[in-house]
Amino acid sequence: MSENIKEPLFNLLHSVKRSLRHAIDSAEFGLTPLHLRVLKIIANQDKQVTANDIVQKTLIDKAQLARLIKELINLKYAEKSDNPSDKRSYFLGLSPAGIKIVTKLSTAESRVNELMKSGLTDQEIADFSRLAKRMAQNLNQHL
Amino acid sequence: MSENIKEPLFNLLHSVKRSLRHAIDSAEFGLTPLHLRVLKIIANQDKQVTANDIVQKTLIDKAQLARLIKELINLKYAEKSDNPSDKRSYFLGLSPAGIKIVTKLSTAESRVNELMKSGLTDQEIADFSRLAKRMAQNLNQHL
DNA sequence: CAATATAGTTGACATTATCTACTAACAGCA
DNA sequence: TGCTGTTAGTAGATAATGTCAACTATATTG
Repeated sequence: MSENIKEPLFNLLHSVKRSLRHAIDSAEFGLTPLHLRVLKIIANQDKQVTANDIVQKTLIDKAQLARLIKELINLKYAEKSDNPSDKRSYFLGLSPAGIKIVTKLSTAESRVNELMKSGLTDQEIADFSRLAKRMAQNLNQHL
Repeated sequence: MSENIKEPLFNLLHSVKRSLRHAIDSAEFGLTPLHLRVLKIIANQDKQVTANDIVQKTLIDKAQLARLIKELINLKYAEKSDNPSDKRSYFLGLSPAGIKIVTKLSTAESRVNELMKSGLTDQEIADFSRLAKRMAQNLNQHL
C-alpha cells in the first residue's frame, strides 16, 4: 500500500509557519508572513522582477498578489518602476526600509531553518528539497 | 551557506492543496478540505478519538477544531458519544454518510498521492516522510 | 488591421488560523 | 473533604490566506 505523504507534509508546514511567526514578529512592521515572503522574493531576484514573475514562481493568485504588492508600496517597503518593454507591467524593487526588513527576516529565517534541519545531513536536506520540487512539478503538470 | 527548505515546501503544499481540491470536489458535500482532513483522521483511528487527540496530532487550533466538528455533526457526517472516563470530553465517530465520504476521499487522495510520487522510488518516499516528521519535531520542541 | 492573449486590478467571498475568555470537569493534595 | 491548579471543549472576534469572475490596458499574432 502506498504511503500517504500529505499528512506529514501538512504537519511540517504548520510547524514551519508557527515557528517563523514566533521568530520574526512580522507584526512589528505591520506585515503578515505572506508579505515577508513576497518581499524576500523581490529581494532575491538578480534581475528585475514583475508581479507576474512572482505569480509564476509561487502560484499565489494574481489578485491576491496585486493587493499584497499594493500594500507593500503603500507602506513604502517596495517600489514600482516602469518596464520599458511592456507598459502593462512594471518592475518591483525594495526601498531602503524594505531592504532592512529583508535583512532582519533572513537572520530569523536562518535560525528557524537551522533548527528545523538539526540532526539531518546536508545530503538529506538536499534530497528533501529535490523531492519536494519534483513532487510539486508532478502535480502542476496536471493542472 | 545553508539551503532554504521553506520555499520548495510552501510550493509543494500549495500544489497538493490545489490538486486535492480538483480531485475531490469537496463542495459536493458542503465540506471544505479541512473538514475532509478531520473526517479522515476520525476514520483512521483504531481506538476512540477525542477532539483533543486531533488537536495534539494536527496542531489545529482547538477553537477552530471545535467549530469544524460541530459542523460535521450538524451535517450528520460525524457523531459524538460519551467518554465514560472523562465527562469533559467525548468520542468521535462517523455516520454511514461520513464513512461513504471518507471512502470516496481515499480514492481521490490515492490518485493525487500516486501522481505526486510518480518517478520516485519507495525509498525516496519513505525518506521524505521521515525527514518531514523529523523536521516538524525539531520545530515543535521549541514552542 | 482584427482577433486573441497577457499583466495587472478590483470586488466579492470562502477558507483557514489565531487569540482571549469562559464553563465544566478532572487530579492532586493538605 | 475542600481547595487549587489543570484540562477539554465552546464561543466571540478578528486576521490571514486563498479563490473566482469581471474588467482595463497593452501586447502579440495571423
